[in-house]
Amino acid sequence: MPRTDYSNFACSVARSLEAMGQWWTPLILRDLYLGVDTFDELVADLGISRSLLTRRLTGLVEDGLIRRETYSDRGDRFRYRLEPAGHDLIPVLAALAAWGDRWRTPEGGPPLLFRHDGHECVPTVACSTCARPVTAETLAPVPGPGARAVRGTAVVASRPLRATEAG
Amino acid sequence: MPRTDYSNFACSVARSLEAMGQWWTPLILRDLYLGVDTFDELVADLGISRSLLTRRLTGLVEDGLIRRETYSDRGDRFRYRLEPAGHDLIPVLAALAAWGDRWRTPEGGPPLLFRHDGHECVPTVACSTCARPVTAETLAPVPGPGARAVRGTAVVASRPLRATEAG
DNA sequence: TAGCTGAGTTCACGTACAGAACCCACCTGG
DNA sequence: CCAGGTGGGTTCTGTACGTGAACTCAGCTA
Repeated sequence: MPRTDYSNFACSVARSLEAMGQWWTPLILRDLYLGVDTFDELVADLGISRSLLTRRLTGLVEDGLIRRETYSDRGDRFRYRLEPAGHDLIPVLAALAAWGDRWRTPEGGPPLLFRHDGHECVPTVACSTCARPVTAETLAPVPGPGARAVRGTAVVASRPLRATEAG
Repeated sequence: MPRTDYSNFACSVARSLEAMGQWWTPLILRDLYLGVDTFDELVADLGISRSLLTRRLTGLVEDGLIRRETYSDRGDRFRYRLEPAGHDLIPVLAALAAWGDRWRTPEGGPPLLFRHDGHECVPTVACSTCARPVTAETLAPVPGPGARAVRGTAVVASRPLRATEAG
């Protein structure tokens, strides 16, 4: 019995996790973003086992998050680069890192900081319309057009959501 | 050889994943946020095995992301509620869901939408200083005070980051 | 020609996950 | 008072997944 496949869940969190929710995958994407992009560099930086790294990289390529690129005309040397879908995941990982900095603060402070257009930047989740930060309290989930009574949104489709109350 | 423990990585993504990166955990937090908060409701909505749900819930309680609360004065009936750290993770999961809506659009459209202060809202990662959305290109990673030459930031501590270049 | 580097593959071992069955306390109906 | 239902688990049994070490192989390099 393999790990439950999320791809038929009517839940966009689940569908995202199907692409990047396995152990190591977010760290691999982070490293590619930072420029650690060859096989042996990834093994050295992460300490991931070589066999598992192979599986993760081929999976990410199949899923369209990254591509494998040949460098060094005269040999079979490869580097892995982010495709647009993988690129678009980086801000989410940055927001996740910010959560880690707040709630799991490492000794000595954050290992990595961000700048944006010349100023300091804490990646924060905000509203696309009014640009103000959103929190669990100010966000109100409502059923969307794809809500169905299957795993993942059974409850969304069938009963009033509780999250709009106090919390 | 258990799954590699991320908690000593000098990487805030890794430290976050140590708390919520296991299979099912983000979906459990999502469901608690939506009000699916008792053991049997979680089993019914997610289709997770009961034994694994037990482990996940006790792990989340130990990690301080949720708490177990008794309801119904006259019996051992429990519901699980988000603690502040878990609460603070919801916007990140919402941003992840928005990624899924963009790149893994389910049939029929998004199963869940968000409203914020009366208007439609796509949870977007933005800069805490200037409030503009950030992308992988506009975000520049720089070593922070906690950067060390261990798993996770070896490269950050020891060589120039590539991500500030073209991308 | 021996060694190094990059990029994997193979293998043995142990853990984690899935699914089903089982357990137990409390309540409810007859 | 006993059967059945509900909530909240635990136990059990396979299988898949992750780890780490050893091995392969091609193309340099000294």
